[in-house]
Order: sequence, then structure tokens, then C-alpha cells
Amino acid sequence: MNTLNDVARLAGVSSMTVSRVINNSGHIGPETRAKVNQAIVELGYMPNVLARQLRSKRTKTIALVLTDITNPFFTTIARGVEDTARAQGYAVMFCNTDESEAEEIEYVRMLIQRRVDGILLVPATDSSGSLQLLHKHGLPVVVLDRHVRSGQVDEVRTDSEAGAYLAIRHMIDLGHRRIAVLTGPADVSTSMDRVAGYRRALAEESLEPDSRYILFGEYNDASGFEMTQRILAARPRPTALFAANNFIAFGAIQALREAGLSIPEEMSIAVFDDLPQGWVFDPFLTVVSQPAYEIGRRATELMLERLTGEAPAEPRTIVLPSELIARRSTAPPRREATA
Amino acid sequence: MNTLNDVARLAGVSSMTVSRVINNSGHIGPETRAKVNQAIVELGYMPNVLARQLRSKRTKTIALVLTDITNPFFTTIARGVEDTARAQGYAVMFCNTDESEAEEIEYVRMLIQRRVDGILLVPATDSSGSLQLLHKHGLPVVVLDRHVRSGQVDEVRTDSEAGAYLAIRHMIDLGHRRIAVLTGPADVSTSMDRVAGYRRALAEESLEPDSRYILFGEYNDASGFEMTQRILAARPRPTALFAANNFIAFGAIQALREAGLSIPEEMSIAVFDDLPQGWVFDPFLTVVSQPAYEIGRRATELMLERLTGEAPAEPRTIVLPSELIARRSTAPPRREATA
DNA sequence: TCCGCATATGTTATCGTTAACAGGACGGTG
DNA sequence: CACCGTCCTGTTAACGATAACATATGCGGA
Repeated sequence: MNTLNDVARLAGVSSMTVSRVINNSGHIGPETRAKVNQAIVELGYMPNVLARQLRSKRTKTIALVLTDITNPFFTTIARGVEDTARAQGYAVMFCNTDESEAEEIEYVRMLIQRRVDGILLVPATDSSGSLQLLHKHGLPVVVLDRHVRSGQVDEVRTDSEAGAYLAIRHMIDLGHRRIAVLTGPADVSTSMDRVAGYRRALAEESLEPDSRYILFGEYNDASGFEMTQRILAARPRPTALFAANNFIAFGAIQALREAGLSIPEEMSIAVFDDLPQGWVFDPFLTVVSQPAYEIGRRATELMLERLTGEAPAEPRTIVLPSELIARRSTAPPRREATA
Repeated sequence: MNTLNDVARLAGVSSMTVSRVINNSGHIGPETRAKVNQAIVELGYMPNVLARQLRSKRTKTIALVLTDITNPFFTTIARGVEDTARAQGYAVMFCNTDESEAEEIEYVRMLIQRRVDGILLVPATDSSGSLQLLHKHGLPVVVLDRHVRSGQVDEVRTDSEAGAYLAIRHMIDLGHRRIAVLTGPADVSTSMDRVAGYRRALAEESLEPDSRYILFGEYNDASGFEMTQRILAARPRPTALFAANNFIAFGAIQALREAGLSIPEEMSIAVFDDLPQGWVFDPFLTVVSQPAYEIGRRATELMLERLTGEAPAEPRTIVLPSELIARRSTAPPRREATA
């Protein structure tokens, strides 16, 4: 493959001149520029970005480390990140941790070694040794979707507490009094915040939250399935479920179907996270919808500002609002169950 | 950030020795190895992969260029690629072309400049100037999902023709005689193959395909919507639709709903591409399901074999079977419509 | 006329690693 | 004992670009 020196030789100039033409830096005479450009075309020259990156110590690459890109919520975030980064000439690397902190750290090591300029991170847990690692090596980080204890990082997330509050409020208004919440791991901020919103809504009605109705699990369908089976065994049985993400909801719905319970007649269900529009024939689920694309976009903007030095030294936090979309999976509880 | 030389100095050896320890190459005495390893830990040394890549002329990175990763079919392929690549120590870069050949070429240029070792490509069209570009620079390519005219590349795809045949056959067996097909661009092989399967099924029954029932558009919901509106205006109106991908189906369903037509009573619909299991409450659509993860996995295997030199010189093609899953969106046509 | 500045180009060193080659020590073999 | 192979380590020169500095020319103003 041709190098910058090949181009220089063909154009009869020094390699530095070619470099300047390519990067539009410094002063170049018009004929020289023309000669160089012709040589570039003639050779089909492609700059070796690796060499450039090694010398300039910047890779124009950022990474997005998340838990599972097949989750449509994250897929949409990823598009937001990619579109925004690419508009500024940055490439994006995607990494799936599957909610494992070990995987996360391994990815972070790999990314440091590849000298990415910055990392957008959806941390698997809030302990996050990876954040320390990143800090130690001086890599800029923006945390997405979740809050981390350590504090000193930019964050972009949805207001989980308020979103959950809205969903529970909606169910209370429908007449539900026994509402269960199926959430993710206790060491992930979104889980805790969604439970907090749940508690606030109940407290407002002076309803004592029954701890048996608060279940922590994983953000996946198997866990949603299992938690639902457990909650169905509880007596008195709740009349409504709140699933803390879409995968949990899938599992829950599966379990309800197997138990022969109809939605919403015998059990109402509301979900944190909508599915992208158009993916479901006649959307049915009552959801709290997050601005996923926006989360990706804003996080990338914070990162790019930090990389260009436009950002203030102190960390910034952006909390975006979520929205309740009431559909047909929630309805007033049956008479006999209301009591 | 510490370099290999810093490690060498601390350990009191040459940089080459450190390099050999890191790469487990050559022969290293046990104490030397221990000293080096200790120095590595002490400094928190992270190899600079860029320098390594520059010198060794291999990046251990492959790219997956596809049309839209938010399409669950491609999302699943992407997971198949990532899992397989990562198991062999390769990183993956993802690129969305949005079915635009211009975007595709721009991405390919970028990837060549980044010196990726190989490219997995879902070509936007079958002309594919990008393939020429890649060939010119000697980059290994595996084409996914679609067939390209040029020929001399590895390919992994589903048997679109057979899949479409199955779906149409199913509808014919239900009693449909007027079946419309809503497909993608005419310069994409999957579109043509799916139409070919459609034609074969009709031909088998000596049914003359009515050209007004074959619509070419784009693989997105807007196009599905628009094509459906057009087909609903045709007289006699078809009694069944075959959507050539899931996005087209979403648009079609939307159009049917707006037209007040019930599925399957007033219109049957079958779709090429399933949604991932668990994403839909009570799956409803009759689909042709493709082994998406497998496509990603097999394509990556072909690529890795080519990179390690295990592959034969001549191109290989893998065609995977698809499967018909009959659900409730297809039913016999109404009496009056059968005539 | 000479200085200073903008313009236009070149030279040298370097980014951090590995390829290629070299060489010493040791043990076994003919 | 000479020779060869295996083990262990080091030296030198790249890989392909850019940073930093140097040089040369032309032109306006003091």
C-alpha cells in the first residue's frame, strides 16, 4: 500500500508538504497543491491513520460500553452516539458487557490499549473498578443511563425516580392498591431510583409498601419470568405489576400468560422503556418512555466538548425527563380484588 | 502514560525482552519474566496497540458495515459477529450505511485508512463500487445477507428464494389466489430473490403473476406504508400481502389499520424476518425466520480463516435455510374474496 | 539598504512497538 | 574437541506519519 513518501516522491516534494496538503495546515502554493493532489489520486493513496494516531496521540475514536446492544433502548442510544460522533469525524467502538463487571473491565483495558480518546460508559454496577482504571489513565468518561457513586464524572440519564413515580401514580389512580415492582440489581442506580419513585407514589397515598412486593433481580427476561412467578405466589396477590425495564416485562408477560392471567383484566402491567415505534402491531403496553436517542446525543456532546477542551473542569450531569404513555395493559382492578 | 521502555528500564532489561514477555514469543528465562511482569504491574503498563499495529501491519480489528443496526435482524447478526470475533481476540467496528452507497463508500475509505484487517459487508446495492475499492487495496471481504454480481468474494446469506416460496406456498394453501409482494430496492439481491420465490410458488399453481401485485420500494416502514396504500387501491384487491422484511411489514400493518382492514380476516400478511423471541406479547405475525446470529457467526469464521491463511483461494458461499413460522396473521380468505 | 514579516518548503527527530539479525552460553553428539 | 542446536538476550532499523525547527523567497516600510 502506498505511503505518504511515495506520494511525495511522485509529486517531487517532501513528505512534509504532502502531509500539509492532506491536513490543510500551513501554507501551500497552488501549483504544489495541485501536483500533490494529482499524485494522491494517481496512487490511490490512503493515509495510514495508525501512524497519524501514534504520532499525534489522538485517535479520533470514542467507545460506547454498554450492557446489551440488542436491547432496543440501548440500540437507540447507540444510534444517537454514532450520528453525533460521526458528524464531528469521530469513529465509535461498541462493546457489550452483558451486565458483567469483569467483562466491563476487560473491555476498558482493551480500549485504553487502543488509545481511544474517551469512553461513554453504561456501568454494570455502581462500584465500577473500571472508572478508577479510567481515571488513573486520565481518560475522559461520560456515564450514561446510570448514576455512579464516585461522583467525579459527567453523567447523562433519565429521571428514573420521576418516571417510576408517574407509572405507579397512574396505577394508583386506576384504583390499584397492591402494586408490585420487578426491578434490576440492587447495585444499579436505575433499579434503586425506580423503586424510590414507587415508594414516593405509595407514600403520597399513605400506602405502606409491602416489602414482599419489591423484587430485585436482573435486567433480563429470565429474571422477569422468575420474579413474576414468585410474586404470583404471594398472598394477597398484587393487582398490578411495574417492570423496571422492557426485558423484565417480556419475562413477566410470559409468566402471566403461562399462569393463564389476562392483561389487564386480571393483572395490570406497566413498563419502564418503550419499544421503538412501529415494532409492535397495535402497541399494547403502558410504558414510561425514555428519550434514548437524546441520551446518546447529549452524552456524546459532553464527551466531544471535553475532548476539545471546551468543557468546564467540574463534572456535569444531565437528567432528561421521561414520559408516561398509558395504553391498554393497565386498567382498574377487578372489584373483588380492590378490597 | 508509561511505555515499554519505561518497563524495560525498571526491570533492567532491553525493550525487546519486555516485548517478548508481553507477546509470549521467543524464549524468556523464568526470573527475567518475573522481573518484567513485576515492573509491568508496578507501572500499570498498558501496551500502545497503535504502535504495535503500525509495526506489525495487523490491527486485529474487523469492521461490520451494514444498513441499519436498529433492525433487529442486523442487531442479531452483529452479536454473532462480535461474539465470534472477540473469542479470537478481534475487535469489531460497526458502521450504518442506511442503504446508501455513498455512505458505504465513505465508510469503506475510512476503514481502509484505519487499516482494519477485513470487512464484513452488507452491500447497499449490488453495483458496489466499494467492493472494487476494497479489492484494489487487497482487503479481505465477506458479503453478508446479500448476493453481489461481481462474484469473487465469500458470501453468507439466507436462501431468500426458498423462504419466500414457503411463505407464498403457505398462503396459496390457505386458499389465496391474489397475493401481493411488497419488497425492497430492485438492485438488492434479497428483493429479487424474494420475488423469484413468489413467482415460483405462483407458477407451480399455474397462477399468472399480476405485475401490479409486485411492488419495489425501500426496506423501511415509510415505504411499506406507501406500497400498501397503493396496493389497497388496486382492483381486484389482493387478499394477502407478503412483506419482504420486518420494517416493510410495520408500515404495511400501519396502513392496513388506517384503512380499517382487520388481520387476518380481511387481509392476510406474512413477513420475511421474525422479531427476537420475547419482544412481542403473544407473537402474531406469520414469518419466514432467518438464522441471523448464525449468519454473523459463519461470516466471521470465513473472515478469520481468510486472515489466518487457512482459507482456500477461491471464494466460498454459504447459503443458510430459513424457516416458515405460521401464526395468526394468515388465514383463509373470505368467501366473497376467493372467487 | 536593511529589517521584519508572511508565505512556502524542507530536515530531523520522534511517537512506541516489533522484525530481523546477532551473539553468547550451555549441553549433547560424532 | 569441534560442531550444532537450543535457549536466552540484546542491537538496530524500521512501520508511516507529524511536531518542531530551520530555511528561502518576496515584499513593504523605516
